[in-house]
Amino acid sequence: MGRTPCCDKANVKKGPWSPEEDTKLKEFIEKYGTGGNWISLPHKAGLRRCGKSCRLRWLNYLRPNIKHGEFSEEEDRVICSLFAAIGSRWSIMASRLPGRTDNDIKNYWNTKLKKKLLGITPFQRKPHRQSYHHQNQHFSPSSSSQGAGSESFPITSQVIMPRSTPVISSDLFRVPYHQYQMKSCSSMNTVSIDQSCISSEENCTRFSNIKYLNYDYGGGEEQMGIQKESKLFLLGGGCQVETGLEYSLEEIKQLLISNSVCNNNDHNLYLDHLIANGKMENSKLQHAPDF
DNA sequence: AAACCCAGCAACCGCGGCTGC
DNA sequence: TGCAGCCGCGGTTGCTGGGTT
Repeated sequence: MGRTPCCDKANVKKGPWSPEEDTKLKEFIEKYGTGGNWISLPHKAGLRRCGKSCRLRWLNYLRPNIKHGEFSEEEDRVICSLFAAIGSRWSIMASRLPGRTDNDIKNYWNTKLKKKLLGITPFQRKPHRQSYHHQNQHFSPSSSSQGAGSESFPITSQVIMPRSTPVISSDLFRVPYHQYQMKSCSSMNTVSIDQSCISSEENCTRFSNIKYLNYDYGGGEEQMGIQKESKLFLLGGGCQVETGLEYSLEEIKQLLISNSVCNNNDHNLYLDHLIANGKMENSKLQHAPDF
């Protein structure tokens, strides 16, 4: 038994897209839209491609206003902050970075940003490599332009849910660390926050309890950039939780390190570390009951 | 000049969730 | 209530090009 394939794999082309295919797909979508059905789209557009492949190509490359190229420092900050707050939720991050795709962010994180933060660099492995010099400028503690000690990333939530840990159960209820609760402003009922509750506003309709957890950048402002002054999380019911949290570069590093070298039991160590350092009030953070 | 190494990135794959029947 | 189809997400793979030996 298995899932039925989404397309006839024998008859679909795989691999890199040709300019002709790109043109066909782009013109078709611009003319007719996706019609809400990616599966039938390639056939209608005259493409021998899987619908998923078309969707990916459109979303990651052909769609208008896609931004390619270097990430700015501001974007770095946003990504780091969000990673510390919500883990590897690339699509949410993408919704916070106009013009960037989840794939882009994911690749950027995996190939560059993570290494910057951890200080794992080609330089260390291969001293002759010069390219590293470049990369290291942004985040190296020795970088004079950045004021290493004071470098910090604003984190906008007290809910910490690193999802991209090596040993992560998909069943949140079995992993105490992955679910914490926040006191609702309007009542004494606790509001469970699990991964399904965090979303961009675009996706908010998917959730029923807490519709969405949204960053507030302070009134209709450009999505880019998490403001240090405005560290709020909005709950769907209009509840605002002010966190006042700000994680240092070191703490984000710690998170990365603990994620990459420890098993999931150790995630609590990071949390404990934050609590111990007064970054997170214990009283505001309650473990969800184990199920 | 050739071989090798490695980083970057596009694309694929499988799974979970949602929706309609 | 169960099933099938589809969408979207995140992890992984594999190709490519640039740098190094």
